[in-house]
Amino acid sequence: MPRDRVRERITSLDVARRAGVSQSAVSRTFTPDSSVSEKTAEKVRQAAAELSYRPNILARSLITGKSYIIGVLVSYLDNFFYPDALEKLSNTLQSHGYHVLIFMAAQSKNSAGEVRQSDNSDDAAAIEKIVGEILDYQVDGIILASISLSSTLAAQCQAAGVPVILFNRSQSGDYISSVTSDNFAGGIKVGEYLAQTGHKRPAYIAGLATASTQRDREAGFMTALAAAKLPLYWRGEGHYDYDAAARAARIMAALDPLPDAVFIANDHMTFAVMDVLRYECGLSVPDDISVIGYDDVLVSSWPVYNLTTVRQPADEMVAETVSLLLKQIDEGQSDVVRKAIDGPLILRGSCRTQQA
Amino acid sequence: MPRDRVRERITSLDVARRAGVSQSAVSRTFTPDSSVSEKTAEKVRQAAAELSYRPNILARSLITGKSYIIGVLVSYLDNFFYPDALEKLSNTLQSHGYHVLIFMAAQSKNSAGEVRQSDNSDDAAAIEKIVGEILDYQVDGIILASISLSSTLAAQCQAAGVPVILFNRSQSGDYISSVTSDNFAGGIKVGEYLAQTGHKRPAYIAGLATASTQRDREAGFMTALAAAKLPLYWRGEGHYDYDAAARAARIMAALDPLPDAVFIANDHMTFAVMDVLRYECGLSVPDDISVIGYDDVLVSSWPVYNLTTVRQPADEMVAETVSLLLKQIDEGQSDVVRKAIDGPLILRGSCRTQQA
DNA sequence: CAGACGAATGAATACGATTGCAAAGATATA
DNA sequence: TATATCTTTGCAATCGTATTCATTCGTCTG
Repeated sequence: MPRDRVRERITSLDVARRAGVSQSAVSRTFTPDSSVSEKTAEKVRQAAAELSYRPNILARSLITGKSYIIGVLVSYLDNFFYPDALEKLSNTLQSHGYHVLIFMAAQSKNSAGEVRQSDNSDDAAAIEKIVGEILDYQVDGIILASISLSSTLAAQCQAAGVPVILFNRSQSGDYISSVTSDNFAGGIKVGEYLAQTGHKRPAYIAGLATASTQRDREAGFMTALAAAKLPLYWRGEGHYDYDAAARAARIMAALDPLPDAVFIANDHMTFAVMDVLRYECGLSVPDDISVIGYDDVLVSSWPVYNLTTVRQPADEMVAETVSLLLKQIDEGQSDVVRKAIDGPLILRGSCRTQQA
Repeated sequence: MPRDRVRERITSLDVARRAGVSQSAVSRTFTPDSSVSEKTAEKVRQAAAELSYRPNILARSLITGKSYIIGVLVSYLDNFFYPDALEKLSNTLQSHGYHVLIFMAAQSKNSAGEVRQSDNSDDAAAIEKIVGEILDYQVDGIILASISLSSTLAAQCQAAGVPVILFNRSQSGDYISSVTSDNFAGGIKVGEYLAQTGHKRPAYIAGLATASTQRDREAGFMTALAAAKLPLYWRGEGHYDYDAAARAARIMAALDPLPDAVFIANDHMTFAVMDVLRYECGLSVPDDISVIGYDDVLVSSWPVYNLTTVRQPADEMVAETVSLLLKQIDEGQSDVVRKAIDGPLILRGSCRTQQA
């Protein structure tokens, strides 16, 4: 059943004519705190309803300079932390009258399953291109999830008057606000806990080398180990990628003696590690080796993994990100703030709790 | 370091002045297939680069009627199928020059973990409100993921000249295009396979009653069982929700005798069911009971679940959705098409493959 | 009742781009 | 060289709305 009805837009002028008022009156009716009498406003609302008129946000934004669009750039959604964060970000912004224009930094992983490339020059160029596209849409603000920004690009956003906030990543050199969990403190908690529970041969599997989360978690962990006079027994690289983490786990499992504990830089990699340890190597967690992750995504609480992990408080991180962004939008560029929110170590079953 | 630089937009007029040409020339330089000499185009590009000018998409859309924004409404992201689909949708649209404005239909699940309500009047009203917001942004098209649309609302989109496509849901009564997997055929495959592998007491755990995917999968399953003269041994309701599915699984596990197989309407619920069966009831899958799911999300292939399941071919579904939508955008409203893409039954370890 | 003052209204303009139109320039043809 | 044809170019109108400004209306006060 084809319908060739041509798109005939209903404008404020149409409504004005039907209501017998001026176009300005229509505009004012839909603009809060405007000077309209209740009588004309009612007439306008009536006519608008009959024509099912709705103001054109794009036309409005042209003149007000506000689009009520927030650009969100996220690099991947396979780590369950990000869909959850995205959903919360969108909901929170939605409740403030804003909406999310989403951009993916990387093409979906190809079927060959290659390790995620990051931070090479191609990647930086891609980010630059995409941030350009975001700015084209005249967004009121930008949220970058697990992405870093070159200084020149940051300056460009600055110049365009668009506030940028890094979510779950921070950058020391540049003047960009960020919201993260307290990754250093989280790393410390893990190190202290492993020491306290009598582990002797702790291992670590790292995330993406360029990510601040990776660096901070490892630094905290190493600090705590040092304080407990525990040397790091082994270190592997997982690049925040399932397959790469699995490869690291295979190498680790061949060690003799085996580490008695491994801290992995995020839960997503931890799933890979546990899968390899249990199903490829026939090892038991935590009897043969204790495992601790980072994030506390939903799956981590499921009994199949029952993961001891550091929680990233997504709700608070999102709330903080949004409130910070809206503040910067309302007040213009303000001070750079770097918020690190503390998250607890959630004790479950993947880590031995007593001396062996 | 506060920067109070005021947002000073660079317009095509600025570029024109600097390049010593008219504003029209600037516009034409950035409009493909426009009549500009290479010489002036070069001058313009030069000046634009110096000022780091980029055309204002919103202003452009006001006159061209094209925003290059696609509204995507999705109800939840906790089922892993949707983040994956969203990522692919966004990437594909991005490669065609469009971008995704995302809307969440439901607030994030509250901490009480209530069963997802759907299709009550509140919900329909919420959808209506949100579709209104989507239309406010003058989107070029709308994709509804796992969401149904009332006829009046569909008509409203029609009237606004905005093509709508249902993704992973179809609607028989109304004239809306949809792209799904062939859920009926998938259900049949499961039923046939269970019969063929000698299962005698098949059970079914249903998804949301209002979802076409649920109805079609169940109908296919029942058709195959009937053809094999196998009566359905037990039926439960999981509402496409983890906790609800877990409750259903507990009821099922108390049955005596136990079903020897259970088909669950999606993988997300299947995880809950397997968790309950194995970790609460001490049952073994597939030794005590065979389990088959639907979707084949990434986690299903992980060894912890190693799920036999029907694959929804997300790549093809997305490709089809986008090509259909772009076609409708380019050619105006065209015929209603309902595409159902076949997906294979993926045999893994959660279903017994031989006669008991 | 006159005057004053605040609220409500409409006309006109601006936002930043695209595009039809006509004039000008460039190139080709006779 | 004159004429025809095609390409470039700038002017001006336009998209749908917000907002300034001047005007009118209504109400209140002395």
